Amino acid sequence: MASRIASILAGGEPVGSKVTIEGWIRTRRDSKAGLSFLAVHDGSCHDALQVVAPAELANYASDIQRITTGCSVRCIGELVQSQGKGQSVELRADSVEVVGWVDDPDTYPMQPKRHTMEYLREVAHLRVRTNIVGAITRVRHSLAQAVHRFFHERGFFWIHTPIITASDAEGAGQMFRVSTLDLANLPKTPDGKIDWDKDFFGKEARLTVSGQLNVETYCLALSKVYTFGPTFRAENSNTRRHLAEFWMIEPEIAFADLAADAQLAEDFLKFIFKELLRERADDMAFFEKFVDPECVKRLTSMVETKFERMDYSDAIKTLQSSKEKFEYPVTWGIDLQSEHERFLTEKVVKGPVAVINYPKDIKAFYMRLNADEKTVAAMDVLAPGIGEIIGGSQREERLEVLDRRIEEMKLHAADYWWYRDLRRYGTVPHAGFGLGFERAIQYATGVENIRDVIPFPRAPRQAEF
RNA sequence: UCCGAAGUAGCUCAGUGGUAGAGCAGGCGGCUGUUAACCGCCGGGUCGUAGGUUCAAUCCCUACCUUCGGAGCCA
Repeated sequence: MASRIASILAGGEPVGSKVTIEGWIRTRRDSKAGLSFLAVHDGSCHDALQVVAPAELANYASDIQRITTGCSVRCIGELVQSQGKGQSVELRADSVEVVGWVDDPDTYPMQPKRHTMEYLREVAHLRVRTNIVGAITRVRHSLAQAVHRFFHERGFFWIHTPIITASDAEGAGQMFRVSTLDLANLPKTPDGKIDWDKDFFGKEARLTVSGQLNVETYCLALSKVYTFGPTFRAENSNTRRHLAEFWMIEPEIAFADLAADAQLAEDFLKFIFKELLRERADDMAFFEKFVDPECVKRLTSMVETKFERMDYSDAIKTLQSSKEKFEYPVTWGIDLQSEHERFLTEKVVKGPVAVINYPKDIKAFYMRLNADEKTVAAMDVLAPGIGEIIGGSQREERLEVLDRRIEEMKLHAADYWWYRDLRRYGTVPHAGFGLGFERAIQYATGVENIRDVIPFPRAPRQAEF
């Protein structure tokens, strides 16, 4: 059985022991002193292991000296103290077997040099062999595990809300259609419309844009629940912050108000980033050095700083009385622009802040109406360096108020019959929030384009891999 | 979708109205317990696509495609 390079570099194998490693070549350097140095990575950690291959090996000239970046190898040998600088231990090889050659080294897309992220995106099947995408991938995993650990340890249940939805009541944005109908020969009703009754589900179906409405049903039985899964938006968004397919985390808690929701959001962010700093110090050091010098400081600060709370109305007053010149003017009733959010969290609070109680007209129908009848119990958690990172709310649990809001927003109560049922049968105050997983990864690593923090990005005109 | 920028060797880029260069990568050789090493030599490009202007276009013009950045939408 091969050892993981992570375990070897962490001191899990004593010097002098015989080990086998399996991985891919980063670089080969020959020395005429009669040996070659192979930097081998297996993805288990950020660093590669240096393998020293002496010229006495039987296949030295035939194989080892022909090794290029990207070849896969199996190396067996003794773990020894390194004679050179840059690594503490290295593998003195008794055998180096090339498991897979690189066909044409001249055109192998990955080279031992710095590539642009744009270029790497064009070779998404190979880009994970680079330092940076490997690091992103391990960070992504570590954060995902921390998310589940946070909720599990606090008694939350993970609910697998559906990917396909036929309710068309989720509200947020353009949705992808799901259909098995023959596009070239659509069945029609007598009045010439598409006969959706002939489609797979007997009605129009789409990919979900949020698991929230579904997860609320489970919340009102299991008390503490969350979703963590893929979400889809068919918006023609071409930005470094949007994907057509992304992962979202949406906890929902029963017998809870907005204050409890904000506290949950604070505890949650602190937990996952603390765990990340602990588990992936190697990769975070890499991001700090090559991608974003502030990233570790930013996370450390968030973990240690108490989040403030600020009423939306106070936030507006603060913005209005500031001397800052904003591109968008500030009046009560507007949705805060990115520049406003950054100002509040970076200049006013100088730390994370939960802005609460937004005007009802700029928020969704399901958010709970406050006593002033003008605002709803919504919150946005803002953080320095990014602005909004979490959005959430207390949900409207009073049926008559919910119905009024549905009507005001020109929605159809009938579309929400099962959602309304929750308010008819044993309703309780409850609250939740949503976090875009990829945006959390961007925040943690400083990677600028969201397409680089998901293995295979889906965006307008982009679904090659 | 709107605004702006860019597409020249495998990669990163420079460059000129008279069909092009560098660094890295690759091949060969030299050198070294090396650290995306270093030194020398060599191969490699219908300059995004399609039209147009011109004696002549990679360079100027138009359209399109693609990518990037910003905006909107939002997570």
